[in-house]
Amino acid sequence: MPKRLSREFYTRSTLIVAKDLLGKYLVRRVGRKTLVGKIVETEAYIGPKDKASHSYGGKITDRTKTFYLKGGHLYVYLCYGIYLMLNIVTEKENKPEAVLIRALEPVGKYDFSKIKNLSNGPGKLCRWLEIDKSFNGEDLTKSKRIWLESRGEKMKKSRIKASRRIGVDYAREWANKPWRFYIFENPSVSRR
DNA sequence: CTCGCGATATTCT
DNA sequence: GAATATCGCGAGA
Repeated sequence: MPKRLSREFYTRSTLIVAKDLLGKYLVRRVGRKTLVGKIVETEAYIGPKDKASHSYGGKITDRTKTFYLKGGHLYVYLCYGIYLMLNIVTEKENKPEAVLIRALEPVGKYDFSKIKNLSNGPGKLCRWLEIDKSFNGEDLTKSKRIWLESRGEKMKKSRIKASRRIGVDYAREWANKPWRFYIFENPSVSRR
């Protein structure tokens, strides 16, 4: 039985949430169709101390203010002028921590060859889900167009791998923190 | 297979 | 004016 994730799920420690999100389902309603994807790759951003995070140093700007909402909201922003990134805010209000959703495994009738390329990267999954900037600040516990749910599957700990984060080399030693989590040998995990 | 690069626009300095 | 939490293409090996 699918069950929408509650506020309590999101307001826990960011590293716990990042790992716990693996194997959960993201549901996106757009018009008459419903897109569903299983989360297979995440990254934790733990500001203000985390140099790789937009909330580094406790900085608040127009772009990053939704980062400071309580857990369960979305932080969506544009990167490289082309791609949107989808983040799930964690922890309590004014604690700017979040989990970047890096890859989903599409659920439904897709060719295997398509599945591999639809949402195996943070920019691509936003395009697939038709996410736009209006999703910034969306509340996942209330929204009618996007939410997360558990389908009662247990994720084996042995399937979860951790690694350094991707694309944040400018953060130097912070880029080496093992804060990227993914499901081992899942074909939808982003390459590298 | 790996590497390098350009696209593109919003944000921040 | 510079930087950017990415992606796909084309060249070379």
